Amino acid sequence: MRDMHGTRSTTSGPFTRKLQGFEPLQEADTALVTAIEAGERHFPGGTDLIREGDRPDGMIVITGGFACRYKLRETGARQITAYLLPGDVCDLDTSTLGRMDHTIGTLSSCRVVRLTSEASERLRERPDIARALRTAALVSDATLREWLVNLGRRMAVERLAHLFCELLMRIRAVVPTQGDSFDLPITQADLADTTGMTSVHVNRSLGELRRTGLIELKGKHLTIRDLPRLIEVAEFRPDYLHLGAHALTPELWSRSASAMVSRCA
Amino acid sequence: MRDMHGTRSTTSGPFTRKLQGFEPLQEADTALVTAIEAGERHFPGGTDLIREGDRPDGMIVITGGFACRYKLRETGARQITAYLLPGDVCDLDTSTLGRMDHTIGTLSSCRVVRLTSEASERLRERPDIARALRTAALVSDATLREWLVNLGRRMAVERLAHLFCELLMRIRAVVPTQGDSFDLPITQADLADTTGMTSVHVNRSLGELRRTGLIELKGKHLTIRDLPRLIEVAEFRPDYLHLGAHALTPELWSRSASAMVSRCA
DNA sequence: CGCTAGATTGATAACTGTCAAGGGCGGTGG
DNA sequence: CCACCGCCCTTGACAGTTATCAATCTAGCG
Repeated sequence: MRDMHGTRSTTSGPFTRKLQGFEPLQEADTALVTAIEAGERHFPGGTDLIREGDRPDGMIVITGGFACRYKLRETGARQITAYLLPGDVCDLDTSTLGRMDHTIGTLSSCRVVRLTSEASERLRERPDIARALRTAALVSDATLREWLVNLGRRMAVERLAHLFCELLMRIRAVVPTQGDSFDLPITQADLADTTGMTSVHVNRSLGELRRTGLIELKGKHLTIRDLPRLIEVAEFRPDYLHLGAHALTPELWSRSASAMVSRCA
Repeated sequence: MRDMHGTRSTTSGPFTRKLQGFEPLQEADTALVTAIEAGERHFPGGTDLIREGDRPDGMIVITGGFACRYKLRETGARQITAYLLPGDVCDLDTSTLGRMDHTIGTLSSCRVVRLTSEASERLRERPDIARALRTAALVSDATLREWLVNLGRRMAVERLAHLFCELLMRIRAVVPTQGDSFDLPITQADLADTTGMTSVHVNRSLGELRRTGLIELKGKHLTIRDLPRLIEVAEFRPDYLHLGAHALTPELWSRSASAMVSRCA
């Protein structure tokens, strides 16, 4: 799992990378987690993996694509309450809670690992992995609170700016990216259901972010043209994500990634 | 802790009651929890118990009054992300996370128990208590998601209606109340910071709820005049709170409470 | 090449915020 | 006991933000 220079190999999957970002893992643990990632299955976008009211158990790991948690109103209005990005894991704690209070579904086509409660139990027997999973859960709580601030106390443009900052940081932490850009395989309607607005208003707000030179978004790829200013607009403080230095300093990533590429070429 | 009729005694505190609502407790556990409640201290309203950036540990239990979690924007805008009502407990998980990402403060004057990490560790050694605490944590997660839906996908009046429904249910679960009413010792500005609106607009929306005969609110006491219709307006589904039958059927409460009173008189 | 989901735009209405002024009520000091 | 003060609630007029409705445009795809 480490190359001849002792650098962390970019061949490890997002789940491995995510956990390592929270807690250094032994070789054995890394092997176990990587083995788990191999069990991924594919689902098209718009698939519900688990529905509100279900009584599933174990856990779900996203290894590719964008998924989300969401709730529907009786009116049909949808509110997305969390993004599940590559490397993200979510417990299906229905052993204690009974039934799901929300649905988990894919936004884009996704690669997903489904673990039985036995398998997730086995994972948690490893102290370091268990600690990493606990941290992941606390971070997703903190993220939820941050989202509440986003919806309650920020304007449309600021909400999108904040979301984009968060996504950039989270994706950088698990996938090598080029500069301040990443694939955003979701629709404007999805963004609307995330930020509590209308797709029309999302469209106009995106237009404003474009016009002011903050972002560029086309063909499901988002490029942040002026990250410092976007962070300023969003009032973004990444602390709540508990990212390691590698995610916060993109240079490290890019450099090691390009080094990888040149080594492989 | 049980009277001669085998009914749960109303003399147990809110924390005891809260945990019992999630998990039946042995006498020994009940005694332990009740003993802990005795260690309460008083704080005036508007006191920050723990500030963003602090590195506290252990946990906090609210035994009286209204407290909350909140975050501030640099503009000074405040977003309340959770209410901490009597019986509510919150972990100060900074053992894993480092520092608080939000502040915990009182809204009204409060009675609070502060537990060291050792004390909370000792609590968690009791399997039933540990399970109850886990459930409580999951419920507060679910509540956070519900709040996100509230801010993202409901109109002002609906937001307040939903909040009032939730508060009624939660308070009923830990304190004997008379009919569909309870003390709401907070200001309209607090409601605004909860629901993502302005205090002015909260005021007008409350007016509408009053005019349509749904509620009555004066002198920090809220009376719900037409609960079925309020639930309808809010589209309130109490499932996420995981309340026992005693909370959902107020009759039980009132009857046992009045029985208590007459016995004591 | 036609189809369809998604993106874009305009006109208008609805909702919510902002600013400013008054009113009520409880607490405190004289 | 009363006057005064401060905090909160209430209200009005107006501005700003966001939703709604409807049409058009675009790009990916069979």
